[in-house]
Amino acid sequence: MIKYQPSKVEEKSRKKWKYKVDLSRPSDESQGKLGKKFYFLVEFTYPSGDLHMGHWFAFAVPDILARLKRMQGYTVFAPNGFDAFGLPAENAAIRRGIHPKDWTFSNIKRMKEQFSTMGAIYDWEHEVITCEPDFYKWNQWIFLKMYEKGLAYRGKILSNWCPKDQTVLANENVENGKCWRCGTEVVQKEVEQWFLKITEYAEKLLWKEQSIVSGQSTTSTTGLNLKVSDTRDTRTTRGTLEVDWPKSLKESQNNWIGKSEGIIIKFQIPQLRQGFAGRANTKFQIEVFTKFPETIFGVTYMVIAPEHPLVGQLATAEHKKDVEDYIKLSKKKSELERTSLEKQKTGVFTGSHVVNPVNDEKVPVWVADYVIATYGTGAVMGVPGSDLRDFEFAKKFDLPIVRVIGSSKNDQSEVLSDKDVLEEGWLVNSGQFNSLAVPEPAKEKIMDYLVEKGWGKRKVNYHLHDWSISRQRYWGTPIPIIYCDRCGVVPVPEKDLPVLLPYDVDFAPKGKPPLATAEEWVRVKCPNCGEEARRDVETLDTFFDSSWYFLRYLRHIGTNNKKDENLPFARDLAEIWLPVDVYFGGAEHTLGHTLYSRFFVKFLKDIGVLKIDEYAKKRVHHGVILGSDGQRMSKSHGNVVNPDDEVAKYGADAVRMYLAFLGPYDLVAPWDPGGIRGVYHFLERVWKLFDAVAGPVSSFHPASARSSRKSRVGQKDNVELRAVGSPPTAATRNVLTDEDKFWMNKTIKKVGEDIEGIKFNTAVSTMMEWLNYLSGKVHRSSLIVNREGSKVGKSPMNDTRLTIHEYEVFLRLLAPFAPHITEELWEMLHSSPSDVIASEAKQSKKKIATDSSSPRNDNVKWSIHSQPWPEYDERFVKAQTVTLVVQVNGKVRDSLPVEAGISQTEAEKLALASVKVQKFLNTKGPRKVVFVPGRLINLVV
RNA sequence: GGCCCGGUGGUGAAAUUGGUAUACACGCAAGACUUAAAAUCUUGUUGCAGCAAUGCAGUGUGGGUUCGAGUCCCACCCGGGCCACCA
Repeated sequence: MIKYQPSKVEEKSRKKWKYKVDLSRPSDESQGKLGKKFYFLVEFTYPSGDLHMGHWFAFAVPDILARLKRMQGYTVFAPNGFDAFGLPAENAAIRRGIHPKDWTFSNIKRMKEQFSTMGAIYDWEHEVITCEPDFYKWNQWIFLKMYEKGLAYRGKILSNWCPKDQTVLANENVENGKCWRCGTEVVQKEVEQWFLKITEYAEKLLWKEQSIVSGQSTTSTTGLNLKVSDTRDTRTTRGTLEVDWPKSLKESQNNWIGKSEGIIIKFQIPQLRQGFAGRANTKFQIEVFTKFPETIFGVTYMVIAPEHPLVGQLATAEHKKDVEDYIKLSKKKSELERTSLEKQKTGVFTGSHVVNPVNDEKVPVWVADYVIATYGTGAVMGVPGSDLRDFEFAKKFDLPIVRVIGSSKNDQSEVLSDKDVLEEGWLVNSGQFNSLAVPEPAKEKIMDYLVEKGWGKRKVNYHLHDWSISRQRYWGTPIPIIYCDRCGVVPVPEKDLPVLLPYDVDFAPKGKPPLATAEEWVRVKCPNCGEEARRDVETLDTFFDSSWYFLRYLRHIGTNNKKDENLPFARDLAEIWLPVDVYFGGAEHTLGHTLYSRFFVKFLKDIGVLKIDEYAKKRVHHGVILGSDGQRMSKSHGNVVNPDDEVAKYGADAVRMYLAFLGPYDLVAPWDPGGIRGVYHFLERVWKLFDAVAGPVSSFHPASARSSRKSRVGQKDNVELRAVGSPPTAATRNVLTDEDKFWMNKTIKKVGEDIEGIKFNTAVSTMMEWLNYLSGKVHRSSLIVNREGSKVGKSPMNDTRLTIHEYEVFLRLLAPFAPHITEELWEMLHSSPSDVIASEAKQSKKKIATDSSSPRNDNVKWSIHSQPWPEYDERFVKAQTVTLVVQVNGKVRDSLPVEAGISQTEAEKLALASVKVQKFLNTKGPRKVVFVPGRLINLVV
């Protein structure tokens, strides 16, 4: 047999594969009947130019699960596409003078070629490329639906602005005060733009407490139940979907949504009221939001944000200049300075006072930039006696401090240091509420009181902001809005969609959106009145595209079977295929993409086009592959490992397997050049083991195989396998020992369970263990052993004890991990020698000719990937003999080989008979015996 | 400051969820084959003591629960991630 040559094997195997999914009818190929669906989704990628190791990790490893599911008889739909709009294309264009469209499509072409070397089952027949009009038409459609429902609105607000990219950024796109794309410091700028009212869905997006508790983290070790029901039964009877998303994600999203229940309290401003005596007084009050109304008697000052609308009026003549200077200064500060600089509090007094409604005390109003204009009401009450931050501020500016929460009911001690600040205890100095316990019942009592008096109203506040979606850039979906002098804001009628993105545009950033320079495109007749009007010149945030792309994969049954479309997706297909069964992606999308897409799905449900609440049953996060130096792979670090190079050296199978093997899938781990050699070595050994198989291909010596070991079990005890390519011949039967069966069955069980539990690393090591066992027994049998038991040389004959049956099962288990090599070995096992690579390259022409002409059903027979996943026999999963550990007082003193079903009395007898154990026992014998059947016996003295 | 993960050999990591700690792999060492090297195969590899059998210690630290703890509880130390003047 010739050497294992991955490149040769892989090229050949890949040519054989043709996996097509008929979306209209999930079928069980091997059974030829209506089957179960499995919608397998991986976050589509940005077409950045070349596939890097991260892409392999994200796409090639999950393919193991997809392939397992397929072998299990599911119709697996694994679509792929490109998140093709976005800034890098535009930046590359500006730098190199290539049009973003051309740049993007040439990258897509290149990446698809690279994708094909992965040996994954991704389906390109349903490909989604977001920059194609066919896709973004529906972006515009969804936008208009949201506009119609009042969820898309135009607003002017202080926003995150990236000076380099010349565009606004959503909160989620600001990382540490810097732009997520280019790292430039983000500044605050007032810009009018489009928002989506995601806040209206805040409550619905919140994960319920229960689902967090029951949710599993990605690394969870328990077997995740991926045994997905058939196409209809995807929801529980109550109509809510059981979702298995990482706990960390649910918690982060809930934190980000940041629900807090509190109260808005009104503080009157007497001096303003005096000045405008005749008017209604609602204007002359400041509202604050607080979660801690029980501390209201301790309010000694108030702080408003520099952007608060009443700042101008509150600043008295005496303080006007101070206040104006302060506001100017804080506006100049970038987001970074405002948040990451030392938390040294700054602020100025406005000269005005407000009145605390509960005790009529006048407290001073300050302006300080630690108060966020966009959260709550942009004003807070200062309670330095029971809030650390307020205490710090009061200390710095010498404001009075009153104790309202004491460590006892008559605690009147002064609050002198931060240690004296209490958040729980008993109310003191709080009028009729003294002596109430804090938080409860004090909080509820005071809230009721404030509401009853009309001074406050209960309020649920969310940290979540509305989502800013306009980008002042070119390479994105044009916003389908027209501005008419007569009619105002006019949505583009549905029949006029898509609003095409013009090709010829000056997209160099000049402080205004590039589309504004396409004069001809901008000028348009108003669809209402026919007058001259102008198009919106902004484009949609690309997160808009990715919020629903997974629905777009379900637009048609196949490329040659397109339907008339009146929705972004085909409704009947959505009903069959949704929800997604497993969704792989990066943890970095916890607060952006996955939250947005949940929002979209809930919206689409509300307008009646979708029936699901959550779009993915299970979400799995992947980790990050670092360079061998432990740093992020980057050109500047010089530590980039190019997957193409590794594939050339070791083959795609080895790269896939190493990525699966190096650790838990959500691990952040470096690429170890030695590590891939380890799995390559494993594959070589699998390849070589072919020669040791007793079967029609290699030299087979039934006499030696049979006589070498007596099988105590009859024919029927052999593991039954469904539809193996060729049935075990008489010669290969009966040669499996109990030990052989134990290894085979436990490996089948463990590998299947581990893949479903996203524990690819231990699945691989289990395969390795079985291989070690198999090659160990082959090795032993090929050695001539002399009378003293020492090895004196190799047998001249290739005398083996590896059955074709075992090898077949082995290959099928390995197939999802290493699809190419197993395909070739499978073929070698089941075809005449002349068809096989091992017999030189003659085969190729003839084989390919047959491939292209053979109908699809023929694939089933000759591809290992159409084979059923092996089943295991529970009887052989446990070993017949086990090692019984004998402990004395919990310390291991001996271990004995015993029958698995040994009784306690029997075990006790054996344990007491052990010399090693006796040393640790006194004459009286054990006081107590703990017996764990099949595992251990502990003698307590 | 808040929330969430982790801490096990020289390294990446396993550990049937309370039952032999270090599977599997890398690395290293020795041996076989070879004129030699590479490749391959075999053996060893937690630490300490010992020729060995074996003994003792051992999963960040200190306590606790238990016949028995890497696993559960309490306190602390260290590392990582996300959010963050959130009222």
